[in-house]
Formats: sequence, structure tokens, C-alpha cells
Amino acid sequence: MSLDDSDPISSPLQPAPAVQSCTRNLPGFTCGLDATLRVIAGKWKPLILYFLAQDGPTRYGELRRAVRDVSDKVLIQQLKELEADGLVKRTDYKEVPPRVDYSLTPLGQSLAEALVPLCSWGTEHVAEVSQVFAERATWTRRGRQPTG
Amino acid sequence: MSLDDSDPISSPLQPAPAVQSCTRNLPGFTCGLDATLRVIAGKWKPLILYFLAQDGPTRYGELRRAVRDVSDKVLIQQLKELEADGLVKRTDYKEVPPRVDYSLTPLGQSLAEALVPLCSWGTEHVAEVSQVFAERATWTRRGRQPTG
DNA sequence: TTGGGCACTTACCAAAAGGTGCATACTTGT
DNA sequence: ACAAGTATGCACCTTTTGGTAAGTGCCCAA
Repeated sequence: MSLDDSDPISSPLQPAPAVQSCTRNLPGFTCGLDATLRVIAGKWKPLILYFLAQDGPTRYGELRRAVRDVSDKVLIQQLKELEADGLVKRTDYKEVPPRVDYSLTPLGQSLAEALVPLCSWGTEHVAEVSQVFAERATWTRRGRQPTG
Repeated sequence: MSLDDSDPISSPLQPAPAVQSCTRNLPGFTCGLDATLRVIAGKWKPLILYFLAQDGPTRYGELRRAVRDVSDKVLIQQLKELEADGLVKRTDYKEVPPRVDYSLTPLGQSLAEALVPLCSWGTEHVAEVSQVFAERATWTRRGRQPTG
């Protein structure tokens, strides 16, 4: 597949999509992005993948502390889903006290790599993002904004 | 407390993180990815951004049809949030019958570009993803799996 | 003996997110 | 006249998601 945006015949007047056109209508999904989203849906999954990608095999406790503000129940739950989806691998060392660690499968690894640009984007635009959230916090406290 | 799998000098046996280390502990976020996720949290937001990036300014109705299965209420809602967050621009042509279109701001455009790898990932791995979902559908119909 | 850490599990709950359906004001097509 | 399309708003409700708090079995340190 050639990656150049030169379109021989169509109108040169359009805003020139900087994003390559994605295969729409995959079997069951509206597009590739849709498919991906189904897998990483879950408040902490992208973070989990990303941390595992950076830190390599990580024990449960460490992960728990890395992903701040997550509860045991949810962390475990998301890890199980990620495992079921073939993105992470759980290793139980059958020791006592318990010792378990989580790592990425090749598939998980590839997904984590696809998350890199999102992470960079966030880092580059923390300013905008946190400002937006500061503003939201004002009216998102149990009340709609009184006047448009 | 020393975990012999994360020692600065010993153990050259690690999987060699293919993902660059991300700035952890940004002000308010655990990392850049965290920041990004706050902005695109919402079932349809990434899709919206992506479609706008590909199609350029898009009328409400078209968008509605592109993002299949979304309801008016939710679409509108997410568009408003994206607008409030400075990612999309709403243009009301003040015509009758109503004519409005949505487009990306530069910020939104940059985010959309960061979504490209996710879309590619999904496209490349539709097989795995849909298989996983097929399996999930089996036991995710109002009941836990009876026996391991 | 008490307390803590480990890696979970379970029951119970609150909140968020999303969906349905009806309404609007006006136009166009049949 | 009537249905349909346009871009929303609103009330209401269900589903999903996530959080809390407690408990488990085992070991080690104080």
C-alpha cells in the first residue's frame, strides 16, 4: 500500500486529510480504530499495557502502585480481561507468600507500541489538557452550568 | 524489598523495553497517556476525531451515520465535550432547515494523528480481536461461566 | 500474639455512561 | 395534508463500570 497523499483525479480543494483513510467497515467493526477500542476499553487498560511495556514483567503489587488510584478489584478484573484477550501473560510462581507477575505478549507489546503517540501527545499538551479539566471541575460538581 | 528483577546494574536479561520511558508523574496525571485518556474517554470520541480527520468538516447527520450505533443524545453530548475541550469546532450556518458542521481544531488534528497507529493496529489484528469477542459473547450473556 | 504484606475474592453499592422516545420549528417531497 | 429530514433538548430509565470494605490463607517481623 502506497503511502502518499497524491490523489490523481479528485478535487485538490479539500482540507487535505492528514490522516490516511482507514479501512472502513471491517467485518464487525466500523474501522480498525473501533476494533482496537473494544480491546482497550476500560479505565486502566491502556495504562496497564503501557506500564508493562516500559517496566517489563511486573508483580501485581508494583503494578497496583504504579497505576495510582485503582482498586484491587478493578485492577485484577482488567488484568484478567487483558489476559483473556491475549495481551498480557500472567505468571504464577506458585510460591508462598504468593508471587505473580504480569508481562506483555507479543500482541500486547504491539498494542503498547501503538499507544506511544498518545502518550507523547498527552505529554506535549498537558497544559491544554489540565486547563480544560480545571474548567470542567468548576461546573461538574453536581450541577449543570446555570447560564450558557 | 529489593526485587532482583529491577536492578540498575545487575540482570542484563531483561526484555529490553521497546517503548521509550514516558514522563511519569506529570502535574495531575500519572503520565502523558493518562492525560490523553481523560480527553478521549467516551465511547465514541476517538471515532469522531478520526472520522473528522479523514473526512474534513462533516455535517451532523453524516457523522451520525458514519459512527454507527450511536444515539443522538450521546453523539451531541460527546461533540459538545470535544468542542469544550478545544478539539473540534462547531459551525452553525444559521440556515433553515438547520445546517451545522463539525471540524477539527489544530489540537484535535494532532490528536487524531496520534490515533493512527491504533487504527492500524486494529486493522492488522481484526482477526485476533474478533475471535476474542466471539468467545466473550459465549459466556457474557447474563451468566458467569459455570466451571473453569 | 499482633500486625503486616502478598495476591487475590466476594458482596454490596453508587455513579457514570449511555439509550429511548418524544418534542421543536421549519422545509421539502409526495 | 402528511411523512420525512434537519440539529438538537429533555425526561426518564437501564446498563455498565468502578469503588469500598471485608475476608482468605499463608508467611515473616516485632
